[in-house]
Amino acid sequence: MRHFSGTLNGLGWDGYVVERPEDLEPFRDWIRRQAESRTPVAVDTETCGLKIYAWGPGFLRLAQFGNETEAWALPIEHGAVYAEAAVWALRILPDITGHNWAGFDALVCDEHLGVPLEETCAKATDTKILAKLIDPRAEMEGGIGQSLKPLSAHYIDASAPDTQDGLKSVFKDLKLKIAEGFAKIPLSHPTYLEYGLLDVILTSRLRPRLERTLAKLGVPQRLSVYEHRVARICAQMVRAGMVLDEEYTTGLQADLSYDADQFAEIALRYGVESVNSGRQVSAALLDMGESLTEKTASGAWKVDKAVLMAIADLDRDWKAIGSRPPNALADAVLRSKRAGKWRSAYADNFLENVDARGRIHPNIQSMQARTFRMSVTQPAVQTLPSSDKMIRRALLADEGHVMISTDFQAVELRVLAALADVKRMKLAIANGEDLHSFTARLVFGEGFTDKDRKVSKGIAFGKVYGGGATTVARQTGAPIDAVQRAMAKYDQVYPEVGRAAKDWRIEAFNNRMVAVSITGHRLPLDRDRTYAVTNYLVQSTARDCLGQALIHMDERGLVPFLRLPIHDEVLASAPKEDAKDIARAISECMTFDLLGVPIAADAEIGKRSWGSLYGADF
DNA sequence: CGTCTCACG
DNA sequence: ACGTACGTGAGACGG
Repeated sequence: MRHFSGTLNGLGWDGYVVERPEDLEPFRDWIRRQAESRTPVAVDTETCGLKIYAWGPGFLRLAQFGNETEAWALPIEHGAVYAEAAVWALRILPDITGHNWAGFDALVCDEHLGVPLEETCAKATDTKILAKLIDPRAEMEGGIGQSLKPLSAHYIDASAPDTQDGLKSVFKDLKLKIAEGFAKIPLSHPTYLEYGLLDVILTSRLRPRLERTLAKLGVPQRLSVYEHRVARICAQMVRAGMVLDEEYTTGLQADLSYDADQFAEIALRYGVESVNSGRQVSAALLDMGESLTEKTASGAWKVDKAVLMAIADLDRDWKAIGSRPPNALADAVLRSKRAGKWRSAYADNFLENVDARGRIHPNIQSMQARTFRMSVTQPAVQTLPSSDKMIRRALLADEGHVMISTDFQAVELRVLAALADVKRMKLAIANGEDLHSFTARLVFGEGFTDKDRKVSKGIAFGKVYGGGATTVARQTGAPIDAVQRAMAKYDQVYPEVGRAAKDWRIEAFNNRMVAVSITGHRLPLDRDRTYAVTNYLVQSTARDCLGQALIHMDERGLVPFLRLPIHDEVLASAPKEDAKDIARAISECMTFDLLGVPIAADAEIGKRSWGSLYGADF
């Protein structure tokens, strides 16, 4: 047995590292005492990296357990006897604490120790969730973030060591890259062990402090319960993952590489060696006699997709417009960049993350954004191209299943109508009208055109985002004066929107620049962008509609069918013969009342691939 | 490592 | 005083 000790904020701590099977006896005694006194015990795992499913056996290296003053580490890597002890401890402890528990460690223990995440999540308190509820901002955004280090420094001891950074410098000394370090550092390394022990001590001490802060701020306990439940449902979706059509993806990878190379070769004829270099592309275009007009923030010529599409005489569907002779370089750059990006960001990423059973497990962060919207990484399947079915075609429902996609109907607008109590909008929703056509009729009159509807839609989003006429005009392509007139009319027609925005800014100002949503989420505003309050409240409440719907689905036993949350949409995989019933049940779970406004959803049943919902045959 | 670009809602 | 488009993840370039 190895012993470590130290002092934090004047309070000492002791850490013990189990080295031999006989060391497990005092470990078990300690766990038993914690269980009997119902003391919360923090649990943490050290692993070979972040790929819980794609790594394979041997991923879990160390498991740590600790209260505020004493910690224990088990060398899982050194034999089944240690893994068995960890499993026993996870099962017997009545109250555990984890930092990002549902987001990581619960999945690790589920996959690599065989302890179901449902079992541990039911008794876990997640300090990352608590911290997020206090202040959702990242460090970059002026908050303290939700990493253990800054939270420890703020709530426990300003001199608490940065265990993550400390480890990284150890990796550097051992001449290991960061990605390799976690897998290759010897389990006996003193810094590795000390920081592993310290993490559970810090997490243990953090929990009561965060809980006290939440109580002081008046954050409702039910909000924390709700977020822990949403996080667990998301973890279940991560564990399920999705089937990857590996054969198709390998072919796709080759096709996209070929396309990227072919078009890069054309670009090279014009002197562009790297199609991703804006500098080279703009220089070559100017050389050809093209005139560029837009500059980037740093003063370089802007050569983004919109600029190049115009020069290449292409419309949104990549079809020739016929308004000018197409520039062959712009065309080649666009096509090479697109193929290259789709290959690396999507096809490569799919294949890098596939597990032994042919599934990918996109990681869902259930409260990532400062508005608590969810995000998905590895791979970022929330952002797959929707204009072309080829990428989504690679992801499949389970064997014998079909894909079901269920979308909320215009959820952000309905949330705005509900939160701001917009009378005419609420009436239109109740009457089942198309909201953008309804607005177009009010703003432009009975004979409104498709173009008018588009402007109305642009204004609707512009209002929610806090945009002005200039931006709406740019986005919709409508003339600025028409947009200005339409926006003025919009304010007359829906006076409650502007009034609510003003009230919300005042409320936030009186609450130390924090807006509070109806569910109790705290939404800090940036001092120079307080207009964003409308967007924050609407986006956050729409996100809570998704969270509420997921809880309804949990109550009805539908979670095993769920695959992904996509902001206003839920993707599911269901047996072909049950698809209709499950699709109906999911829609019902996404149908409820929000402050007198109906929230509703439409389900679409596809074939086996996700791409089938975008026109693919399979 | 900051900036730019591009994919999504 | 006035007006401000919101939120993400990922890859490439270039200093």
